[in-house]
Amino acid sequence: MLDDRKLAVLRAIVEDYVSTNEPVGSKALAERHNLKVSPATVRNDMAALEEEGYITQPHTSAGRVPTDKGYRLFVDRLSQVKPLSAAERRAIETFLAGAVDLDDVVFRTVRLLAQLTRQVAVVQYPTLTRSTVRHVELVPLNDRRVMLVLITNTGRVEQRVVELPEVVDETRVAHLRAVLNSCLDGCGLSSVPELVADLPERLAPEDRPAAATILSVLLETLVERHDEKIVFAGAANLAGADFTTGLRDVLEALEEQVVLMRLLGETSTDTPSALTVRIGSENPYLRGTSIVATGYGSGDNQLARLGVLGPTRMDYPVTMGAVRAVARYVSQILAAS
Amino acid sequence: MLDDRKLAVLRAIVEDYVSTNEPVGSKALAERHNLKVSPATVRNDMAALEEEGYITQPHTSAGRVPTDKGYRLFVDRLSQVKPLSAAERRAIETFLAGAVDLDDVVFRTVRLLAQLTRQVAVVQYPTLTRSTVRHVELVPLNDRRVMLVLITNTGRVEQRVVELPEVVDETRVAHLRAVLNSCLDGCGLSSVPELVADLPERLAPEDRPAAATILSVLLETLVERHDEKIVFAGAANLAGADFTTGLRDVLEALEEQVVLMRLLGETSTDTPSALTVRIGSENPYLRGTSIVATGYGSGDNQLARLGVLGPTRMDYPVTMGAVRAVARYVSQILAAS
DNA sequence: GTCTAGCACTCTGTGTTCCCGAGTGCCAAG
DNA sequence: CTTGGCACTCGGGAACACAGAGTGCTAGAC
Repeated sequence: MLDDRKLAVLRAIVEDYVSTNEPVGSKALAERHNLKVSPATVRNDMAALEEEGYITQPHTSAGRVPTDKGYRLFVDRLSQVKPLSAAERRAIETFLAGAVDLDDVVFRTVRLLAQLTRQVAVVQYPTLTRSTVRHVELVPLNDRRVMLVLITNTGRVEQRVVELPEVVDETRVAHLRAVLNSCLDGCGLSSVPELVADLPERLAPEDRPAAATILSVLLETLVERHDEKIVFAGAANLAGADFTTGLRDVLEALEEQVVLMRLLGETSTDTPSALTVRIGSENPYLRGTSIVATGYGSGDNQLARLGVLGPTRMDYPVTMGAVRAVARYVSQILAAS
Repeated sequence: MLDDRKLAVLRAIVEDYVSTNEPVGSKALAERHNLKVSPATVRNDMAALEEEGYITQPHTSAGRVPTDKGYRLFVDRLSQVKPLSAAERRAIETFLAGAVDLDDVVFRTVRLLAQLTRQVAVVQYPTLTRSTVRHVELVPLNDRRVMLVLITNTGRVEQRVVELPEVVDETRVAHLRAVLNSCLDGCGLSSVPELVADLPERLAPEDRPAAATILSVLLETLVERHDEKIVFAGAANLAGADFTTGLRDVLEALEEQVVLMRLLGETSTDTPSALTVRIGSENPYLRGTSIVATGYGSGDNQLARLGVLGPTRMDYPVTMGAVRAVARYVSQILAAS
């Protein structure tokens, strides 16, 4: 049904429409891409493509525009990811290498991705549940309060103030710290709950009330942060683009952690390191937008996801190239630290 | 030159224009606000106000619109801050009280302020330089690396990985930690640099190389973070409003920490707890916007600033009320923790 | 059978004109 | 000083025409 020339026509339509933002007609197509056929032939092919639902015309006497289905075919079969230039790769490397801590890595990554793609970039913080405990620290604040600081192997730090049920002195705190660390050090965070359950038995009776309080806070921290933090950048890039769904909705979704989470999460597949693309209506929440995302993290240890969000009419090959490259570099940086 | 009635006319123009977003004419004015004079009289007053530069007309045959100077007079002399309703105050209180740590306080505050004012809210993180060291923690990562964690009395945590010039064992680290803490505990962060300068003398010679590295990182952390982090929320509220300067510029400024910093910082006066308002062109960076800001923090210990940014045409009394109230509550919360 | 050229048709977007109405400034009278 | 009256201005919307791009269809060429 769709011979090679028809596919070439579809590809040409997508490319032209992406670059000009105007419905593309048969004449311009036949000229600009050397298809070696006349506009009339192109028109016949276009009619066929429209019949199949790959393109559509906004008005009777206008050119054609790709549909979501058309973009899908383009992404799947007609395009290949465009690698970044050497200069761009070097810029990424040096920019990310300058990061001083995890927050900074995430911040730089999201800014970088936004600038590179000229879209809105979204980065999820590395998942706690897949990381392991590197250290638990208890800092006495006064005689009934300690600050609990949890440090993970990804360099992440979580902190909570814990109100103790009884007065504890410095030595008791030091003792608790030692016990906690010996039990938890190196554990995956997901296995902490079980450990916590039988931890009290190993403690001296007088330690138990304080320990129980601390452990419950620790658990709470883990559970609560399970739905991970997510950041975005590049909202200014939305200013030019026009969304069918309205700019306001997009901005609202960006600030709503939960929605953003879903948008990024839904793209997750069984091979998390693969690039996933959701186009327009394929997207459950924000219909008018497309999302290009991928997991990051070294090898089999996938930490979280990152990607960009933009109008359906975006340059997929370039965007995919940038997302993939940034994911690789940030994985590398995180593995090294 | 400006008698009471002219001021009343100006106030009426501002109020009407803010609520309708349309140039307001003499007839409508005379009717809606019971000025007890005829439209013709109002016209004379308007002519005088325009002569003085308080109002202007977009086109020859249109109504009047306040100028920046007009808004300024309105804010300074014609309006009074509108307090929040009891329900709103309760909502603020319960929402902020639920925060679990400093990040959460800031995050909730900025979201709250955005929702309350239907503008873009901006909150600066509490300033490090005004807080004091509560604890310095060194966590061994491997034999040449430690994580430096700095905890302040405001509950803020800063972290850095430090690469040491030599191999250090656990006991050495513990020793360094003890020394650092005894020196720095309770110090204002601004006085740290001097302390750091003569600290090496108090150390055993074998500690000096490692200590020097750690201290330099500590200093770096303080200096670098001196220009503070700043967050915003409510960008979706910009979608409706129209800015003379273009939506894109505003979004860009919001993501540019430095610019945002300046915008908020420039509003700072000798009495930081006072509400400051910068209207349109008074604002050095983003001309088309107004900023309502205030300091927060308990009493004389001002921690940082927060505020909202919106179109010049905003409801100043309501916005000012919201900013003031939120600043008070967040100060309260921070003082308690 | 597939491609091409020609032709009539259908739109949208743009430029023009026209007119209404809101709003103003000014003047003379109360 | 205030007010009613009046002529004037100008923006914005409606009606209209028109050019141009693009299409679908059909008949002929390879």
